Amino acid sequence: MAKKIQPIERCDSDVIHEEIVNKVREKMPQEETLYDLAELFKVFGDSTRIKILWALDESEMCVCDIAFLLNMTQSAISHQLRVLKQAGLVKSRREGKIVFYSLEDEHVKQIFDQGLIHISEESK
Amino acid sequence: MAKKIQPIERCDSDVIHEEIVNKVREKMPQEETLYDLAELFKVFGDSTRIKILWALDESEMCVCDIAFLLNMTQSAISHQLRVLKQAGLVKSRREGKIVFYSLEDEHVKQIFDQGLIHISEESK
DNA sequence: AACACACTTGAACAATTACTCATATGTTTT
DNA sequence: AAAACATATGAGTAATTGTTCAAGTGTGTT
Repeated sequence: MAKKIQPIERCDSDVIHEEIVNKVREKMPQEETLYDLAELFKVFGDSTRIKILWALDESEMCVCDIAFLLNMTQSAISHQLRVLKQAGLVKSRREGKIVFYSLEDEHVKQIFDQGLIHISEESK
Repeated sequence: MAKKIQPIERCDSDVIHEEIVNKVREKMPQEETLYDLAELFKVFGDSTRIKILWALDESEMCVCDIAFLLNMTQSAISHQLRVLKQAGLVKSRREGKIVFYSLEDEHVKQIFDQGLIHISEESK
Protein backbone atom coordinates (compact mmCIF):
# COMPACT_ATOMS: atom_id res chain seq x y z
CA MET A 1 0.00 0.00 0.00
CA ALA A 2 1.07 3.60 -0.18
CA LYS A 3 1.99 6.08 2.53
CA LYS A 4 -0.33 7.66 5.05
CA ILE A 5 0.27 10.86 7.05
CA GLN A 6 -0.12 14.57 6.36
CA PRO A 7 -1.81 17.18 8.50
CA ILE A 8 -5.53 16.93 7.96
CA GLU A 9 -7.82 19.94 8.22
CA ARG A 10 -10.74 19.22 10.44
CA CYS A 11 -14.17 19.88 8.94
CA ASP A 12 -16.38 22.67 10.25
CA SER A 13 -18.56 20.46 12.34
CA ASP A 14 -15.60 20.23 14.71
CA VAL A 15 -17.30 21.66 17.65
CA ILE A 16 -20.37 19.53 17.25
CA HIS A 17 -18.68 16.13 17.05
CA GLU A 18 -15.61 16.85 19.17
CA GLU A 19 -16.94 14.89 22.10
CA ILE A 20 -17.81 11.83 20.07
CA VAL A 21 -14.41 11.72 18.42
CA ASN A 22 -12.63 12.05 21.75
CA LYS A 23 -14.74 9.34 23.30
CA VAL A 24 -14.05 7.00 20.39
CA ARG A 25 -10.34 7.78 20.46
CA GLU A 26 -10.19 6.88 24.11
CA LYS A 27 -11.80 3.52 23.54
CA MET A 28 -9.77 2.56 20.47
CA PRO A 29 -7.28 -0.25 21.07
CA GLN A 30 -3.59 0.33 20.54
CA GLU A 31 -2.43 1.10 17.03
CA GLU A 32 -0.29 -2.04 17.08
CA THR A 33 -3.15 -4.30 18.10
CA LEU A 34 -5.28 -3.08 15.22
CA TYR A 35 -2.38 -3.53 12.85
CA ASP A 36 -1.84 -7.10 14.03
CA LEU A 37 -5.53 -7.79 13.67
CA ALA A 38 -5.47 -6.56 10.08
CA GLU A 39 -2.41 -8.70 9.40
CA LEU A 40 -4.22 -11.75 10.72
CA PHE A 41 -7.31 -11.16 8.59
CA LYS A 42 -5.09 -10.49 5.58
CA VAL A 43 -3.93 -14.09 5.89
CA PHE A 44 -7.55 -15.24 5.74
CA GLY A 45 -8.18 -12.95 2.80
CA ASP A 46 -7.02 -15.28 0.07
CA SER A 47 -9.09 -18.16 -1.26
CA THR A 48 -6.12 -20.50 -1.63
CA ARG A 49 -5.23 -20.06 2.03
CA ILE A 50 -8.87 -20.35 3.05
CA LYS A 51 -9.07 -23.64 1.19
CA ILE A 52 -5.88 -24.93 2.78
CA LEU A 53 -7.11 -24.03 6.24
CA TRP A 54 -10.47 -25.62 5.59
CA ALA A 55 -8.82 -28.78 4.35
CA LEU A 56 -6.52 -28.94 7.35
CA ASP A 57 -9.48 -28.49 9.62
CA GLU A 58 -10.77 -31.78 8.25
CA SER A 59 -7.50 -33.64 8.36
CA GLU A 60 -3.76 -33.36 8.68
CA MET A 61 -2.32 -33.43 5.16
CA CYS A 62 1.01 -33.40 3.34
CA VAL A 63 1.99 -30.71 0.86
CA CYS A 64 1.52 -32.78 -2.25
CA ASP A 65 -1.92 -33.93 -1.19
CA ILE A 66 -3.04 -30.36 -0.62
CA ALA A 67 -1.63 -29.45 -4.02
CA PHE A 68 -3.53 -32.31 -5.60
CA LEU A 69 -6.73 -31.47 -3.75
CA LEU A 70 -6.63 -27.84 -4.87
CA ASN A 71 -5.16 -28.56 -8.30
CA MET A 72 -2.19 -26.28 -7.75
CA THR A 73 1.58 -26.66 -7.84
CA GLN A 74 3.47 -27.82 -4.76
CA SER A 75 5.47 -24.64 -4.95
CA ALA A 76 2.43 -22.41 -4.75
CA ILE A 77 1.06 -24.41 -1.82
CA SER A 78 4.40 -24.41 -0.06
CA HIS A 79 4.62 -20.63 -0.34
CA GLN A 80 1.17 -20.27 1.17
CA LEU A 81 1.86 -22.76 3.94
CA ARG A 82 4.81 -20.60 4.88
CA VAL A 83 2.51 -17.60 5.24
CA LEU A 84 0.08 -19.62 7.31
CA LYS A 85 2.87 -20.91 9.52
CA GLN A 86 4.28 -17.44 10.11
CA ALA A 87 0.81 -16.33 11.14
CA GLY A 88 0.76 -19.13 13.68
CA LEU A 89 -2.20 -20.80 12.03
CA VAL A 90 -0.62 -24.11 11.03
CA LYS A 91 2.16 -26.33 12.27
CA SER A 92 4.19 -29.01 10.50
CA ARG A 93 5.69 -32.37 11.33
CA ARG A 94 8.15 -34.29 9.19
CA GLU A 95 7.83 -38.01 8.63
CA GLY A 96 10.65 -39.13 6.37
CA LYS A 97 10.40 -37.28 3.09
CA ILE A 98 6.90 -36.13 3.78
CA VAL A 99 5.90 -33.04 5.75
CA PHE A 100 2.46 -33.07 7.30
CA TYR A 101 0.63 -29.86 8.10
CA SER A 102 -2.17 -29.36 10.55
CA LEU A 103 -3.98 -26.49 12.26
CA GLU A 104 -2.18 -24.86 15.14
CA ASP A 105 -5.35 -24.38 17.21
CA GLU A 106 -9.13 -24.36 17.06
CA HIS A 107 -9.59 -20.64 16.58
CA VAL A 108 -9.44 -20.98 12.84
CA LYS A 109 -12.75 -22.77 12.68
CA GLN A 110 -14.35 -20.18 14.92
CA ILE A 111 -13.13 -17.31 12.78
CA PHE A 112 -14.50 -19.12 9.71
CA ASP A 113 -17.83 -19.60 11.36
CA GLN A 114 -18.23 -15.92 12.18
CA GLY A 115 -17.41 -15.09 8.58
CA LEU A 116 -19.90 -17.60 7.27
CA ILE A 117 -22.62 -16.18 9.48
CA HIS A 118 -22.07 -12.79 7.90
CA ILE A 119 -22.10 -14.20 4.39
CA SER A 120 -25.30 -16.13 4.90
CA GLU A 121 -27.01 -13.06 6.38
CA GLU A 122 -25.84 -11.09 3.39
CA SER A 123 -27.37 -13.30 0.74
CA LYS A 124 -30.86 -12.98 2.18
CA MET B 1 -2.72 -12.09 -7.83
CA ALA B 2 -1.91 -14.18 -10.88
CA LYS B 3 -3.79 -17.03 -12.53
CA LYS B 4 -4.32 -20.51 -11.13
CA ILE B 5 -5.02 -23.73 -13.06
CA GLN B 6 -2.81 -26.25 -14.89
CA PRO B 7 -2.89 -30.02 -14.68
CA ILE B 8 -0.98 -31.07 -11.59
CA GLU B 9 0.86 -34.38 -11.36
CA ARG B 10 -0.02 -36.23 -8.23
CA CYS B 11 2.90 -37.24 -6.01
CA ASP B 12 3.82 -40.89 -5.54
CA SER B 13 2.18 -41.30 -2.20
CA ASP B 14 -1.09 -41.27 -4.13
CA VAL B 15 -2.28 -44.62 -3.07
CA ILE B 16 -1.59 -43.98 0.57
CA HIS B 17 -3.42 -40.66 0.93
CA GLU B 18 -6.10 -41.14 -1.68
CA GLU B 19 -8.77 -41.82 0.91
CA ILE B 20 -7.96 -38.81 3.03
CA VAL B 21 -8.00 -36.48 0.05
CA ASN B 22 -11.31 -37.83 -1.13
CA LYS B 23 -12.84 -37.51 2.30
CA VAL B 24 -11.63 -33.92 2.61
CA ARG B 25 -12.85 -33.07 -0.86
CA GLU B 26 -16.30 -34.33 0.00
CA LYS B 27 -16.50 -32.18 3.09
CA MET B 28 -15.16 -28.98 1.51
CA PRO B 29 -17.76 -26.24 1.05
CA GLN B 30 -18.57 -24.94 -2.40
CA GLU B 31 -15.81 -23.14 -4.25
CA GLU B 32 -17.94 -20.00 -4.32
CA THR B 33 -18.55 -20.01 -0.59
CA LEU B 34 -14.84 -20.18 0.12
CA TYR B 35 -14.21 -17.42 -2.38
CA ASP B 36 -16.81 -15.20 -0.72
CA LEU B 37 -15.32 -15.95 2.66
CA ALA B 38 -11.88 -14.89 1.44
CA GLU B 39 -13.38 -11.71 -0.03
CA LEU B 40 -14.95 -10.89 3.32
CA PHE B 41 -11.72 -11.38 5.25
CA LYS B 42 -9.86 -9.37 2.64
CA VAL B 43 -11.99 -6.41 3.69
CA PHE B 44 -10.90 -6.92 7.29
CA GLY B 45 -7.31 -7.27 6.15
CA ASP B 46 -6.42 -3.60 6.08
CA SER B 47 -5.63 -1.57 9.17
CA THR B 48 -7.42 1.55 7.94
CA ARG B 49 -10.63 -0.40 7.48
CA ILE B 50 -10.14 -2.19 10.78
CA LYS B 51 -9.82 1.19 12.49
CA ILE B 52 -12.92 2.53 10.77
CA LEU B 53 -14.92 -0.52 11.78
CA TRP B 54 -13.69 -0.32 15.31
CA ALA B 55 -14.57 3.36 15.51
CA LEU B 56 -18.04 2.76 14.12
CA ASP B 57 -18.54 0.01 16.63
CA GLU B 58 -18.19 2.68 19.30
CA SER B 59 -20.34 5.28 17.63
CA GLU B 60 -21.99 6.39 14.43
CA MET B 61 -19.68 8.93 12.78
CA CYS B 62 -19.49 11.20 9.74
CA VAL B 63 -16.76 10.95 7.13
CA CYS B 64 -14.85 14.01 8.22
CA ASP B 65 -14.81 12.92 11.84
CA ILE B 66 -13.41 9.53 10.89
CA ALA B 67 -10.81 11.27 8.75
CA PHE B 68 -9.87 13.50 11.68
CA LEU B 69 -9.78 10.59 14.12
CA LEU B 70 -7.47 8.56 11.89
CA ASN B 71 -5.49 11.54 10.58
CA MET B 72 -6.21 10.72 6.97
CA THR B 73 -7.80 12.56 4.06
CA GLN B 74 -11.56 12.53 3.59
CA SER B 75 -10.99 11.07 0.16
CA ALA B 76 -9.06 8.10 1.48
CA ILE B 77 -11.72 7.43 4.10
CA SER B 78 -14.51 7.79 1.58
CA HIS B 79 -12.86 5.24 -0.68
CA GLN B 80 -12.60 2.77 2.17
CA LEU B 81 -16.14 3.36 3.34
CA ARG B 82 -17.23 2.42 -0.15
CA VAL B 83 -15.42 -0.90 0.16
CA LEU B 84 -16.96 -1.50 3.57
CA LYS B 85 -20.42 -0.66 2.27
CA GLN B 86 -20.10 -2.98 -0.70
CA ALA B 87 -19.11 -5.74 1.69
CA GLY B 88 -22.30 -5.07 3.62
CA LEU B 89 -20.40 -4.12 6.75
CA VAL B 90 -21.52 -0.51 7.13
CA LYS B 91 -24.53 1.57 6.21
CA SER B 92 -24.97 5.30 5.75
CA ARG B 93 -27.57 7.92 6.48
CA ARG B 94 -27.55 11.46 5.18
CA GLU B 95 -28.42 14.41 7.39
CA GLY B 96 -28.12 17.57 5.35
CA LYS B 97 -24.59 17.90 4.06
CA ILE B 98 -23.31 15.30 6.44
CA VAL B 99 -23.31 11.54 5.85
CA PHE B 100 -23.22 9.38 8.94
CA TYR B 101 -21.87 5.85 8.81
CA SER B 102 -22.58 3.02 11.19
CA LEU B 103 -22.12 -0.74 11.36
CA GLU B 104 -24.60 -2.80 9.38
CA ASP B 105 -24.85 -5.52 12.03
CA GLU B 106 -23.23 -6.96 15.14
CA HIS B 107 -21.19 -9.65 13.42
CA VAL B 108 -18.28 -7.29 12.95
CA LYS B 109 -17.54 -7.18 16.65
CA GLN B 110 -17.73 -10.96 16.88
CA ILE B 111 -15.30 -11.43 14.01
CA PHE B 112 -12.94 -8.96 15.70
CA ASP B 113 -13.17 -10.83 18.97
CA GLN B 114 -12.22 -14.15 17.39
CA GLY B 115 -9.24 -12.47 15.76
CA LEU B 116 -8.17 -10.90 19.01
CA ILE B 117 -8.35 -14.23 20.79
CA HIS B 118 -5.92 -15.66 18.27
CA ILE B 119 -3.57 -12.71 18.58
CA SER B 120 -3.47 -12.85 22.34
CA GLU B 121 -2.83 -16.60 22.29
CA GLU B 122 -0.04 -15.99 19.84
CA SER B 123 1.88 -13.53 21.97
CA LYS B 124 2.18 -15.93 24.87
C1' DA C 1 27.78 -42.64 -4.20
C1' DA C 2 24.06 -41.61 -7.33
C1' DC C 3 19.35 -41.05 -7.85
C1' DA C 4 14.54 -40.04 -6.88
C1' DC C 5 11.19 -37.94 -4.20
C1' DA C 6 8.96 -34.30 -1.08
C1' DC C 7 9.45 -30.06 -0.10
C1' DT C 8 11.51 -25.16 0.19
C1' DT C 9 13.15 -20.94 -1.51
C1' DG C 10 14.47 -16.81 -4.40
C1' DA C 11 13.72 -14.06 -8.37
C1' DA C 12 10.56 -12.34 -11.73
C1' DC C 13 6.14 -10.92 -13.34
C1' DA C 14 1.27 -9.72 -13.63
C1' DA C 15 -2.53 -8.36 -11.00
C1' DT C 16 -4.34 -5.90 -7.24
C1' DT C 17 -4.64 -2.29 -4.00
C1' DA C 18 -4.50 2.03 -0.94
C1' DC C 19 -3.50 6.29 -1.36
C1' DT C 20 -3.22 11.19 -3.64
C1' DC C 21 -4.87 14.70 -6.49
C1' DA C 22 -8.24 16.84 -9.21
C1' DT C 23 -12.81 17.12 -10.19
C1' DA C 24 -17.76 16.15 -9.66
C1' DT C 25 -22.19 15.82 -6.94
C1' DG C 26 -25.43 17.14 -3.47
C1' DT C 27 -26.85 20.20 0.25
C1' DT C 28 -27.07 24.50 2.88
C1' DT C 29 -26.19 29.40 3.37
C1' DT C 30 -25.79 33.91 1.65
C1' DA D 1 -27.76 32.45 -8.24
C1' DA D 2 -23.32 32.08 -6.19
C1' DA D 3 -20.38 30.46 -2.71
C1' DA D 4 -19.15 27.18 0.80
C1' DC D 5 -19.13 22.76 2.74
C1' DA D 6 -19.37 17.48 3.02
C1' DT D 7 -18.79 13.81 0.44
C1' DA D 8 -18.00 10.86 -3.75
C1' DT D 9 -15.48 9.38 -7.67
C1' DG D 10 -12.03 8.63 -11.51
C1' DA D 11 -7.32 8.46 -12.97
C1' DG D 12 -2.69 7.81 -11.76
C1' DT D 13 0.99 5.73 -9.01
C1' DA D 14 3.89 3.20 -5.74
C1' DA D 15 3.75 -0.76 -2.99
C1' DT D 16 2.22 -5.34 -2.21
C1' DT D 17 1.03 -9.93 -3.39
C1' DG D 18 0.16 -14.77 -5.53
C1' DT D 19 1.83 -17.51 -8.81
C1' DT D 20 5.42 -19.55 -11.93
C1' DC D 21 9.87 -21.16 -12.93
C1' DA D 22 14.33 -22.70 -11.75
C1' DA D 23 17.34 -24.12 -8.48
C1' DG D 24 18.10 -25.51 -3.76
C1' DT D 25 17.79 -28.71 0.69
C1' DG D 26 16.72 -32.88 3.14
C1' DT D 27 15.46 -37.79 3.29
C1' DG D 28 15.09 -42.49 1.64
C1' DT D 29 16.35 -46.07 -1.95
C1' DT D 30 19.32 -48.41 -5.05
